[in-house]
Amino acid sequence: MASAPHLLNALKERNVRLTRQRRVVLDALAVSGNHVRAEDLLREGRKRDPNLDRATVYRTLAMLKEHGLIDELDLLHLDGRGHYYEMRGHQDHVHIGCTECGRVTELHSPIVQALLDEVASHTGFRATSARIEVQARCPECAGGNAREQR
Amino acid sequence: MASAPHLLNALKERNVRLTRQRRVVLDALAVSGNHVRAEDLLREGRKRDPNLDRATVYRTLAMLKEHGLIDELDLLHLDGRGHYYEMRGHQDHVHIGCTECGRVTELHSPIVQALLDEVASHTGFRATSARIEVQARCPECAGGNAREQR
DNA sequence: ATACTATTTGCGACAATGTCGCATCTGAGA
DNA sequence: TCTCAGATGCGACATTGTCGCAAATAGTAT
Ligand SMILES: [Zn+2]
Ligand SMILES: [Zn+2]
Ligand SMILES: [Zn+2]
Ligand SMILES: [Zn+2]
Repeated sequence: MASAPHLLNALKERNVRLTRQRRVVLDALAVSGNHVRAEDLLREGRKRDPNLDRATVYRTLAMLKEHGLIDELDLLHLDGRGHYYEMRGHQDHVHIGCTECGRVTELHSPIVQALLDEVASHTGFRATSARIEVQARCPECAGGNAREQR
Repeated sequence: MASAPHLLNALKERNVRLTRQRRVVLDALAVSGNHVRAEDLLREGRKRDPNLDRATVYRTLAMLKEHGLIDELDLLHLDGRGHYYEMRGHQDHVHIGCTECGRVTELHSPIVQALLDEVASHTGFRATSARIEVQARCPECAGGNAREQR
């Protein structure tokens, strides 16, 4: 439990009401890895509160997103039409998805910040977050023609 | 009409069958500005072919995307849950959406290419396209309210 | 021009994902 | 403990996208 102390504290500071259900969703977020779908969170959360409702999960995700505490991705819809969520870390990173095998890799790079600076200086928009999703072929799929499974 | 000669030629070169419906969708794409939703294309396309079907539009979009001729965006879902399409130009660019007024701006920058190079050298993934969507507050919306950033 | 055939289309039924109104419930401060 | 603004559960709904299959058709060959 309390597996997401950072988020819990952030919500307290912002005077967001801490309901049992919200704690459950936060726990589910912490337990699941990155790139979780809403339905996964619902299933995971119901292990702790079997009455947890689909709408509550969506409403909680929307709230967390508004507060900038999670990011929403769709990983280029390489697999289905849903969206994915992950807790926001210290800095934005790049998501790279292979169009053939579906593998997703992350890359942290200072160039991301450089890009945001460029955005600010050229357009005057002050960025609050960035989503960078690169479509690619991974070394395995590009090299041999070995078919991987997903 | 032939309002999208570039796409038409690309399809011919690839021996993709040029049906009446596909021409209609291409025309609709050319007539509509950037950031068009599938349903917009359906409505626009039906002006030319009233029997144009929803499934055909989606199938055509999927085909164009597979050939790398269009990009799919969701503009951070600042407005609804749908996705947007635009013809691919010579190089990828950055989409910047204001979280308050919803205005979307584009930015072309050499840093995008630098980022893709970084991806290649660090991960070995060979990028075929990049989607960069920045969430921000535009100068007008930021002006009135100097509030916390993050 | 006509015939041929692999592809594509329209259609309808369906699945997945997300949203909303409203009655009820509850977290958190007093 | 009391109180009530705000959160939840529920169900009904909307949107967005998908699929199988019979019928139509683009491109090619004759
Ligand atoms: Zn990630
Ligand atoms: Zn999306
Ligand atoms: Zn791969
Ligand atoms: Zn704005």
